[in-house]
Amino acid sequence: MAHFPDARLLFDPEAHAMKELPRAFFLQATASVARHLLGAWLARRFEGNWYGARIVETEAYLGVRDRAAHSWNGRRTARVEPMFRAGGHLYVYFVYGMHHCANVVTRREGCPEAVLLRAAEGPEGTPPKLLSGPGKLCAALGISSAFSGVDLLGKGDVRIFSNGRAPRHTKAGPRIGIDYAGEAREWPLRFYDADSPAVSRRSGA
DNA sequence: CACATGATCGCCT
DNA sequence: GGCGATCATGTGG
Repeated sequence: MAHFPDARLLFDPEAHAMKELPRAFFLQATASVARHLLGAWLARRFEGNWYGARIVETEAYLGVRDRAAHSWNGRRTARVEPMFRAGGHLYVYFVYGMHHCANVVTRREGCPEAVLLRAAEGPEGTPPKLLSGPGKLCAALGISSAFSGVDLLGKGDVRIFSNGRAPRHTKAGPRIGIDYAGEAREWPLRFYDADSPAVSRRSGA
């Protein structure tokens, strides 16, 4: 249960001329945020150093009207509470008794939508599949439920940076692992960088 | 390549 | 009490 980041993900946001994505970005429509998070860097500060990875796969979860979302039908429990906060907060949950999944909350306060971060690429030279899946992504960056609810903006230890570069080829398709969600299971709310080797379940391209 | 399974436990009914 | 926004490993073709 490492709660610390993989040393191979060490990087320097300033050296790469990165800027934090502003609050306004996260207040936009959730599917748009999911699409445009591709290419941004999820970063974690640990003992004074930054560790990060480039986001290459995301999924949008559309709140009360989306059967696949934890906040479906207005469900509001302690676990899901972070989803009701303003865009730019983090929502982390624990599944299958062993994995954590990280989400970026979107839209205004009281509108419980979010973007699941499914896969990322570490800095040059890191193993291609180190963060190829939501559970692996959290494990590699040391993100656990202890971070659920924190603000990504401001002075926290988890932030999202961007150098303004988007993937050459962004593709969309149905979300993974939500066969129980009725017609929502077909909604094309999964976005990924078609050129990335880190994308999970590559077959469906 | 396509399933199938086990691990393991918080969450919600 | 049942199941999940997963993953690694194993089997068979």
